[in-house]
Parts: sequence; structure tokens; C-alpha cells
Amino acid sequence: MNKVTMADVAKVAGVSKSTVSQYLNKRYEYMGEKTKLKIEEAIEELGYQPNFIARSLKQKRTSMVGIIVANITHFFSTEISRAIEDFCHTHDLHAIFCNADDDPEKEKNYIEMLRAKQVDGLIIFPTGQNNDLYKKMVSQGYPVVFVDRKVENLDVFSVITDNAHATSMAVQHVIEKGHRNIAFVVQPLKVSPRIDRLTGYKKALTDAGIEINSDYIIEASIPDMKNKLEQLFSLEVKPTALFAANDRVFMAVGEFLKEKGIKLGKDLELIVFDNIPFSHLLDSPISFIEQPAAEMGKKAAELLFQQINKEDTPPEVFVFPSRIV
Amino acid sequence: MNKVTMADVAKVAGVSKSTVSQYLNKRYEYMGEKTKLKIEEAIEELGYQPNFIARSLKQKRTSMVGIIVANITHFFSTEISRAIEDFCHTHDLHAIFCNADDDPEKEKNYIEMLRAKQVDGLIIFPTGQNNDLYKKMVSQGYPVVFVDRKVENLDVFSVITDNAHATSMAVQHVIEKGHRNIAFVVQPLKVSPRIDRLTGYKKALTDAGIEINSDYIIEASIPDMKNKLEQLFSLEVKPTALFAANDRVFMAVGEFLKEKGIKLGKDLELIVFDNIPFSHLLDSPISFIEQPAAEMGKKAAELLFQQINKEDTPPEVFVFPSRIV
DNA sequence: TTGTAAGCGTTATCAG
DNA sequence: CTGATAACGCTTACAA
Repeated sequence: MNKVTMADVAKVAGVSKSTVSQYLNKRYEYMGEKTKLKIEEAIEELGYQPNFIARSLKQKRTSMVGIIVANITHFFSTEISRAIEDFCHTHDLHAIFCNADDDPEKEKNYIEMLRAKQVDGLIIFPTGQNNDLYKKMVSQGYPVVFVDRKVENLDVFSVITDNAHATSMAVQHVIEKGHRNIAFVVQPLKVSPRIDRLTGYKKALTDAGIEINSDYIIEASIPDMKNKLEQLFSLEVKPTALFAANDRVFMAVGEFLKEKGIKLGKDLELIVFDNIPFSHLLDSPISFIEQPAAEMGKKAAELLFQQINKEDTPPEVFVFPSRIV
Repeated sequence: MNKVTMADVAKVAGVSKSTVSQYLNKRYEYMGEKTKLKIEEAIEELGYQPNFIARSLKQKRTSMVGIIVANITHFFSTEISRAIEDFCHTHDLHAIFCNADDDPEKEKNYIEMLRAKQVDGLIIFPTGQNNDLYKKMVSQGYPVVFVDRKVENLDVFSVITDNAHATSMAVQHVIEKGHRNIAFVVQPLKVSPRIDRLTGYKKALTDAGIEINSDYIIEASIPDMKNKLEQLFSLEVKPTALFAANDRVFMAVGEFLKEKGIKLGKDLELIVFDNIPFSHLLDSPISFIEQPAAEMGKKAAELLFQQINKEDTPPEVFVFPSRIV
């Protein structure tokens, strides 16, 4: 189908392949006006489309970057992704998105396949379970930026938010409203944001002189959450406030509450870590901790871009503050 | 960084490039156990990663497919995308997603760049404004599948839903509930689903013997929507029901209603075309028309896969029924 | 069973 | 200003 090659164009235009190549790369400087026109015509006539694969092979640069998202069903992820894509678009990079589904095996596959496809760099929301692989990339000087989650013992560019601090502030706020029995619901503590948010929660309680009650801390995967919530709400002293550690937890909790007829605002105060797209449609008084996703995405893309263009700056961790809404 | 090439492996293993190539392509049939092992070791030792770019150039097949989404902020789009990716993943295809932002210019760019990158096929949520380009692809026999939106005068594989019919049913349902003043809110009528939904709306009214009141039909872009809604709700006879033609319209409408203190269910009945992720969290009685996104995505991927593998079947349009929830 | 050599469609280096 | 010619890293007949 795409059988027209540079050689064909050259033949029709009556010039050589190299001249056509020059033309395509806009190096007209020393090019005769007449040849330029002839080539233009030939391209038009044949419907020629350059083959980027061939070019990439030669240039060892694909102008593609890969983004490996831990879980695309987080609204936060799609927001960041959008920002990354925007940046790439204005910098002549093409962004390829993959969804690791929070599965280290899949993450590994994607990293390997993207590197095999010679993408120029990678932005990763790491599962945190592939440290050897991360280390290898970094030590090979391959351009990488980590987003959302910290990776231990690795000197690498990262873009994260102040999970512990924001959580702590939010919980403190709820305490000031008079709540003492505050539950904390989170998915399995496998990645840094979850851990940091829990830390922030504990800190706020401790600072306020409230004892930490492990019955109020629920760590469960989304499918198991319902059962755990049942337990939580059959306690003698029920929580009057609940902190959902991210949007998916929020949804699970919301579903549960609805089912049980527990009224937000009246029976329970809810705080959620994450931007929720439909939040303004809910008339319940829910607090949200909003991460500056757009800026974070942009920063990550920028950092990657710099690495790709060999601007040698030492790896740094950028912490963006979150906002309580 | 990825300087290890097949030649290096061959040298270390003491065999020739072609033997290594055989090994990599799992054609061990006639390969000595000893050579196999030597190659294995060499690969391990050097940390060799094959270069897909080079392979693609030779094979004229990249094992990548492109998906051009009209607007990724529609939840429906991400759902379909997920399904497409799942299918691709199980069929050794890599999916690249691009967001055309409902902009024909961007769409054109992406189509061209993806083809230049030699992707094996394209799944497009068409803007509908690039008919020449679509036509060209089809006539060149390039594998394409259109999703969500119909393209006129083009014999091509498409996966859509029964927009007019589903809308008509939903509106009819609202009429049966006793509503007569039903508004219809839609973004600019540039693509077939919007047009078809409007058609369905009109049909339901006509069938019920209700006169179509153009004051109740709002066609506006999201930023303009608020103003138009102001007008709608300053009419003497206000609508008692409102049909939002998709999720983004729903959000705009929801925001407006909230601002105005118009209560869902009480003051206004709402029907939305599209699956909304947080719908079960809203305690207002909203009806949704749910498209079978997962099945549609899978079907689209399947159709593309068949074309890529040259299973010659004539183009067909697959219509999936939507469900009212 | 393994090696040789000719491409795939570009770009880059030098001559002319 | 333009044109040979050699890469880029891999696959694939065909030979050995």
C-alpha cells in the first residue's frame, strides 16, 4: 500500500535520493529553486509519504516517548496524561500510553517493549516492584521520569505531591470540626502515596492527642473493601468521618454508603484524596485534596525532554503541593 | 546506551548473525542445543535487547495499531480504549492512543504521523471532517475501523450504537411519565451521534403528538452552554425534563442546575446519553443511556485485527444496542 | 545445522 | 548545489 519510496520520488523528479532527503529535511539552503519544485511535484504526484521507521533506524531517535500509567482508571492519571501529551505535542514528540494495571509484570513488559521500540524516553507511574529494572535504566543513562510515586534508593527525576502533609492538613481540619473517630480507608499499602497518606493521617491524630485506633484503618483491595467496610460500620463506636485515600476508594465507599443508607454530611463526613470530575455535582459536603495534575504532568514531560536532549542536570525530586477544596 | 547489537551477540556466542536471528524468532527446530545455549548466555551477558525498529523496517509490520480518540475526556472513550487495549494485548499488538480533541486538523496530523510510523492499522473516532483522507486510506486498502460515529459515503468497517433509537426510547419513557416540556441539550451538531440523538428525540415527541419547540433545543459548545441554559430556564414555560446528549453536556448542565438551585428529580427530570462513572453516587433519579463500550471496543479491535491479517470480508457496520438504566 | 549476502527506506559523509 | 555510497540493525533466501 505505501509502496512509494524516496527512490521513486527521486526517479520521477530526475534527481538523486539524497537530494530528496535534503528537501524533506528542509535543508533547502543550497538547493536550486527548480529542483525544489520538481521534487515537490513528484511527491504530490506519487502521494509519497516518508517512512519514519527507516528514518528512526538511521537517526536512532524515534521522537516517541512512552508513558506507563499504573492505573488509567484513576482520574488523576488521565489528567496528568493529558498534560504530558500537550507538552509533547508542542515539542514534536509523540506520546504512547500504556496501562500497567498496577501489575509489575505488565509494567515490566511495557517497559521492555517500549525500549525495544526505541522510544526516546519513558514517564512511569511506577508499581515500585521492578526496582532492578528501574535501576538498570537509570544506570544506562536512559531518560526516565517517575511520577506520582517515589522509588526508594534510586537517584532519579520524580514528580510527586506532598501526600503526607496534605493528608495531615486535611485530617487536622476534620479534627478541628470536632471529629475524633476518623476512619482511614486505603488500598493495599504497596506504593508510596498510600503509605505517605497513612503517615499523614496518623500524624494528624497524634498531633491532636487522639489515639490511633487500628480498627479505623482499613487496608483492602477494591473488591474486598465492602466486607471490611461492613466490619467498620458494625463497630460499637462508629466513625463520624472517613478519609478515602484515593478516588477508587471513594467510589467503593460511596457505593457502600449508598447501599446502607448512610447519609453524607449528616451521618458521616467524607474526605477524599484526589480530584473527582463530578464532585461539583454532588450536593453533599465532601472535602477533596486536589493534586495539581496539569502542572505535574507538564513538569514530568519537561524533565524528560531535557534528559532526551542531554541537558545534564542531576536528578531531582519535585514535590508539588496539593490543595484542599 | 542500547549499543548492543545482534552482531555483538553473534561474536560473543561465536556464531553468525543469522543464527542469532533464528534463535530470537524461536525457530530452534534445526538448531543445535549447544549453539542455543551459547546464544542464550551471550544475550544474558551483554544485556542485549533486540531493536524492533530494524525488524519493522524489514518486515514492514510494526505490530502497533493507532487509536485516534475524538475526545478523551468522554468517559465512554476511555472505556472503549481500555477494551481495545485489552484485545490488542492478548493479540500481541501494541496500542498507541492519540487525542484529536475534536479538531479535524489534529486528527489529520495524527493519522498522517501514525501512518508514517507504519502502524499496522487505525481505529478512529472520526471528527467527520476529513472525508478525503478517510477515503484515501480505504481505497489504499489500509486497515481502518471507525468507531462511535458514522462517516457518510464510505464503505468501511464501523462500530456504532443505535443513537436515534435509544434516545427515542428514553424520551418516550419520560413522556410516559407525564412530561411534555422536554428540553434537548447538545454540542454543535457536527457529528452523527449528536444528529441521530436529536432525530430520536424529535421522533419520540412527534410519535407522542407533542409539538417540537425549538426553544427547547439547545445546541451549544460547552463554554457557551451556560448562557443558553440561562435562556432556556427563563422561558415562560420551563422544561420539566432535560435530555443531555452526552456526559460533557451533563456536567455542564449539572453545574448550571446546582448554581441555580434547581433540584433534580423535584424540579427537573434528567436523562443522559452516556455512562457516568459516579452515577451510583448521585442520589438523584437520573436516567442514563448506557452504551456497551467494552463490547464495542472489543469488536472494533477484532475487526481491525482481521483486516491486518488480510481476512477479506466486505466492510460492514455493526450497530450495538444501548441500554436505558 | 549454520553462514553469506542482499536488501528494507532513510540519512550522512564526502566528493564532484 | 547535487550525487554516490556507506551505514543503521535486522530478516531471509540460498549456499555450504
